[in-house]
Amino acid sequence: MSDPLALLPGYALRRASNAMMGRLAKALSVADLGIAEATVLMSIGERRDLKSSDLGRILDIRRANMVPLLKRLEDKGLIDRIPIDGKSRALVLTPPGKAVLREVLRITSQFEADLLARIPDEHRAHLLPALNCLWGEGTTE
Amino acid sequence: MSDPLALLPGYALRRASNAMMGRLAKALSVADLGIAEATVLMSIGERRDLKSSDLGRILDIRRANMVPLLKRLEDKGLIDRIPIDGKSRALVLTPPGKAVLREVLRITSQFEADLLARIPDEHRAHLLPALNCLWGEGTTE
DNA sequence: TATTGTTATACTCTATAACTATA
DNA sequence: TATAGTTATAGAGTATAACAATA
Repeated sequence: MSDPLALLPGYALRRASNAMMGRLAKALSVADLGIAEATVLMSIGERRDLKSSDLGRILDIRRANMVPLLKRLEDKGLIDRIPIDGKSRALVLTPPGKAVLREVLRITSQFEADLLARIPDEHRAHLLPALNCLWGEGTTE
Repeated sequence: MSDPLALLPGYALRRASNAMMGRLAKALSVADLGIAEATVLMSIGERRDLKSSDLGRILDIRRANMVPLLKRLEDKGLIDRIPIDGKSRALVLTPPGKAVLREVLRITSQFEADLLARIPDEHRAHLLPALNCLWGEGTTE
């Protein structure tokens, strides 16, 4: 009942991501937030110049899929939209949104610490640079 | 338009997995297979003793979610089910299923090579052991 | 013309609850 | 009682196509 696919880095990447994101989702559920929602709050932060389309490019989420994601956050009263011009609006955090962001930052820093603690010393420093070679320019293409 | 979240290993893990799985999905689409479907074919391989519930445990897929997944493979004529007892059936590859598996193995080995090639020499050997610390026992919990 | 934002739609993956039948 | 398999259902995430309005 073992798993021979564990020798494949791509398979291990998928399993590791699924397992850790499951844990993160559980941790964020106490704030009634999904992972994508929390990521949006963290990306907006103190900024007051971020458009939906900008954020989609940063997070690699398509325009059409930003709509229900931002709508959920707006319905919860966590974000607001400030007109920039007739076509675009800047995403900003509301006061409740900033309070929730502080909780999100607390949860995620705990989560990141737990993640790193699972990795033996000799491998730990290599993980982030290795992972960051797998996305960025040209990987989505 | 940069992404400060890239300093978080958890975020990088999710982005790396999404990016690479997007590439793998695209590569597998020429065989008209999803990633989960391909993983099932690879897991069955030459075995003739694997039950749906066993496979679900290995791949961390719930019983209920195995049903449509296996049904798609069965509808495509790639897997068959051999009664073990009145309650269980063994999953086996059909001859067409074995042919598709060979194509899957070709695609995935190319994919794994591409993945590793993206990582600088000094980090490469650390990736698999680090990732394998993040799933296994207790991570799903 | 290109970009922004939106609607509609569909597929995959995931999760839970409840049911049947067999070990 | 526990396990195997199924059905139904719901929520996310992701993908495409098409449209209106603005830069």
